[in-house]
Amino acid sequence: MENPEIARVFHEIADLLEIKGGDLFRVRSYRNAALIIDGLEEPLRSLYGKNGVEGLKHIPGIGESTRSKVVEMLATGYCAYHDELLREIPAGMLDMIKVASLGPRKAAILHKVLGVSSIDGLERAAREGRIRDLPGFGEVSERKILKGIEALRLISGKWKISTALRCGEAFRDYLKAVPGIFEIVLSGSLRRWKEEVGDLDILATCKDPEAVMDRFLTHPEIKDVLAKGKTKSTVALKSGLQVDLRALDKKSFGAALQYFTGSKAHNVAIRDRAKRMGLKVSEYGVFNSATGKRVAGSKEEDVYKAVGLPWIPPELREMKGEIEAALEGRLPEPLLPEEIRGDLHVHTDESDGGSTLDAMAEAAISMGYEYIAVTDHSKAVGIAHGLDEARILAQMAYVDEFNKHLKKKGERFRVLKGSEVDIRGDGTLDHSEKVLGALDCVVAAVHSGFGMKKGEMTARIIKAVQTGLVNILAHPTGRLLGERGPYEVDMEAVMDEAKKHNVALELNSCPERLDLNDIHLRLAKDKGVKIAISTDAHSINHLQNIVYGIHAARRGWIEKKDVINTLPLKGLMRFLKKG
DNA sequence: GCCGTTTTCGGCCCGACTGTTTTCAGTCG
Repeated sequence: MENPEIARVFHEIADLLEIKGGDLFRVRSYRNAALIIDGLEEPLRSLYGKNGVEGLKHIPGIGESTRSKVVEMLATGYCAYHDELLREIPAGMLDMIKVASLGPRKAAILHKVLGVSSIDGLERAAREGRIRDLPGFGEVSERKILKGIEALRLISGKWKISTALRCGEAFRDYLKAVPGIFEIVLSGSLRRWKEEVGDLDILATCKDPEAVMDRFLTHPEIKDVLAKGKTKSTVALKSGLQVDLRALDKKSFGAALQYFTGSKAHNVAIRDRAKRMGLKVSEYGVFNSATGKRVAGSKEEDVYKAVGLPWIPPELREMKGEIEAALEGRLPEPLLPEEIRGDLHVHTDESDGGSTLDAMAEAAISMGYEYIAVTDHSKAVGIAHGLDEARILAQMAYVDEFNKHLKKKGERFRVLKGSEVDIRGDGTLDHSEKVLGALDCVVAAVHSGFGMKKGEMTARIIKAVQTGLVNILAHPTGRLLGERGPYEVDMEAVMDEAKKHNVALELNSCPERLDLNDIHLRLAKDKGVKIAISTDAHSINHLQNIVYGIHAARRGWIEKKDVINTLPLKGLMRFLKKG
C-alpha cells in the first residue's frame, strides 16, 4: 500500500468511528493523520525503508497508534483495525454520510432503527416515507435526503480550477452591481489555486451585507438554495457546482479572508496557536480571550501578525509545514508572473497546434517574453500529425530564417528550435541522434503505453533521460485531471536520474494536466532537480495558461531559482547545452 | 489518538444555518 491508500484507510477509520459514536477527538486524530499522509512528499514506504520505524517518528500528527498501523499496512497491505470496524459497520454507510444533510449521527439512527445501510436503501426508505417519523427527522429532512442523493449522483464532486475560476469571475461581476459593495474576493481552495476544487467560496464586504445576499440568491444559474441567512448562503448551480457566499462588515475583511481561504487544517492550526497565546481567532477578527478586545481583523497580514507569524501565501496554506517554515523564516519566495521569461513547450500548426509559428512567436513577444521553444510532436504521435525527419529539418531552417528576420527588426526575442519527441515503448527517442543534437531544446514525453507496469515505465523513462539528448521531461506522470490517472512510475528514481543528466522536469500548466503536482514539485526541489514551467500551448490563447503553472509552482514551494525559464536567454542556453 | 514556552494529564477551533425542537443537536465549512 502507498500513501494515498493508507490515507484513505485512516479516513475511513475516522468515518466509521464517527458513525459508531466514538470519541470525536479520536476521530479527528485519524482524520488528521489521513490529511497529513495525503500531503506527504515522500512515500511512507521509502521513509520506512530507509530508517525503519525511526523514519516515521518525525511526522507530525502520526503518533504511536497510527504509526504502528502504517507499518502494518506497509508490511501486510491491510489494517486489522479497519477490517474490524467494517465488520461492525456496513461499508455502504460510508457512502450514506456523503449525502448532504446526512452526517454520522443521523446515518447511525437510520441504520439502527430502519436497518438502512446503503444509498439505495436510503432512497427507498425516504420514498416510502419511513424516515419522517424518526426522532430528529421530519418531512423536510426526508425531502432533503432525496435531493442530496440526486445531487450526489449528478456531480463528480471535483471541478477543474479553470472552470471554477471562470464561474467565480462571472459571479464577481454579477455582485459588483450591489451599491455600497466594498470587496468581492474568490477565496477557498480557488484562492489557494488547488488543481481541483469542490465548490466556490465567495467573500464580500459591504455596507449592507443583506443587499449582497439578496442579489446573490437571484442569480439566474441557481438551481437550489441550500441555505440562506443574513451573512451566509449556499446555493447549487444548474451545472452542479456549489457556491457559498459570506457577506460581512468591512472591519472583518482580513479575518474573514483568512478564515474563508482555508485550508481547514491550516485554520485549525492557526486557531490552536492563537488559543495558546491567549487569543481567539474567528472570521470576525482576532480577540483577546480574557478581555474580548479586538486585536486584529481588517487586514489578513494583521491576523498572521497577531499570532506571531509573517503573512503566508494562500498557495502554501495546506498544513504541510508552512507554519514551522514561517516561524523559522524559511517560507519560499513566491514566484511572480514577470519572472517567467519564456515558454519552452509550445506547438504550432505543423503538428496538432491551431496557430502558426509566426503567430505563436508574436503572441509570446506581446506577453513580454524573451524566447519560446517550438516543440511540435514527432512522427510516432501520428494522430497529432507528428513531424518526421524531413519536416523537422525544414522547420529548423525556417526558425533560423525567422530569427534572422527578428534580429533585423531589432527584436531581442528568439525562437528556439525544439521538439516534443516521443519516448517510445522501449525508451528510445523518436528522432535521430543527429536531429536531437542539433535542436536547442529537446522536450521528451510519453504518449502511449500508459498501462505499463511501474518497473517497465520507470526503466523506459530513465533510458530516455540517460541518452544525454533530452533537456526537459514533459508532463512527467501523464495524468489528465478527471479523465486519466497518472501512470505508474517511480518518480524518485526518475528525478535522481534527471538530476544526474541535467534534465529539467516540466510543470505542465495546462489546467487539465498540472503535471507535476505539488507533492512531486517539493520532492524535485529537495533533490535539486530544475523545473520548466511550460504551457504546452496548442494555440496562442493557451499561452495564458502559464498563470496556472505559476500558482501550481508556488503550491510546490518552487522559487525563481528552481525554474529554468526564469533565466535570461544566455543562462538558459547554457543549461540546455547537451553532453 | 495526539500533544506540550501553562500541561506527560487534560485538554483538543469557531461560528452559521437548519429542522425539529421549546433550548438545541446535527451538519457544514
